[in-house]
Amino acid sequence: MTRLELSHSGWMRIATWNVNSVNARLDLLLGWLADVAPDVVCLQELKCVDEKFPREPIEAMGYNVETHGQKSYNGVAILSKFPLTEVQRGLPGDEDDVQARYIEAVIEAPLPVRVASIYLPNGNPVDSEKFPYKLAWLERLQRHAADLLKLEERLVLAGDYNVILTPQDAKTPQDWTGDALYQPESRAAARALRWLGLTDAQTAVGVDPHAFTYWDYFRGAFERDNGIRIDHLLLSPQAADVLEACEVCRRERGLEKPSDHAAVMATFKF
DNA sequence: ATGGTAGACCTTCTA
Repeated sequence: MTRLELSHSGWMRIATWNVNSVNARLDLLLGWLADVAPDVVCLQELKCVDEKFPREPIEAMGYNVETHGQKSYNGVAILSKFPLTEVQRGLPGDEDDVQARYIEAVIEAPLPVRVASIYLPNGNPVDSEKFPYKLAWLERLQRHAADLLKLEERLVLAGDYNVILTPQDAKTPQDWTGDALYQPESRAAARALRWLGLTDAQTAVGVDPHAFTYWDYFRGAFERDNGIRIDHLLLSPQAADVLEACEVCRRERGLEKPSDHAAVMATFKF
């Protein structure tokens, strides 16, 4: 049986969440997992090495866990109620890249799907070496995405893309002039990735296609909804075919000790 | 127009 054939009918939910330190966010994360119970969760900005990832309490909630951690910065993981196979750590294309920003696995579920958890480089300040690193990383991601699309599987590339694609994806786009997230080069590279044939789940079926996913910690940004939309689930045609819904989990952003990002969750029906 | 907050961690970097 190939990955496209289905032996059951039902639904599956896949979420992405930049938690800004998984240990600082553990109580919030566990509460959200208990309330929402997504089948698959892509986490970004773990800010810890694999040995310090809070594996036990998450496994106790019925999740399989695969991590790609790093001391202090970055770090990504995939949690899944179903077995994970073909785990790949690191984005192909640069042997010298030591930053932990990419992990990929196949979810062996009734609706099989290949999932990647992505933490794209921020790239600020623009006049530093961080900006060309961001652009090179986007190019590498595009090359790898092109390879994955050739498999013609259900594919979900989920994560913090750190790019404000259009003016509608920011409350005050003028404030982002000169920022790496809104540079023409960043936006062009992010568009090129999508032109491969990837569908943004939120834009496709979201209740609000431009609902924000990130708000600054300061100046009461969340209370004024002064946010940006930078967290996405990008779908192959085979995954878009079964997409049913997509929502932003805003509630946790308003609780005690929140991440600066909200989770985004897509529902697939089959 | 600048500085505001948060997290990891060794005093400053990253976001």
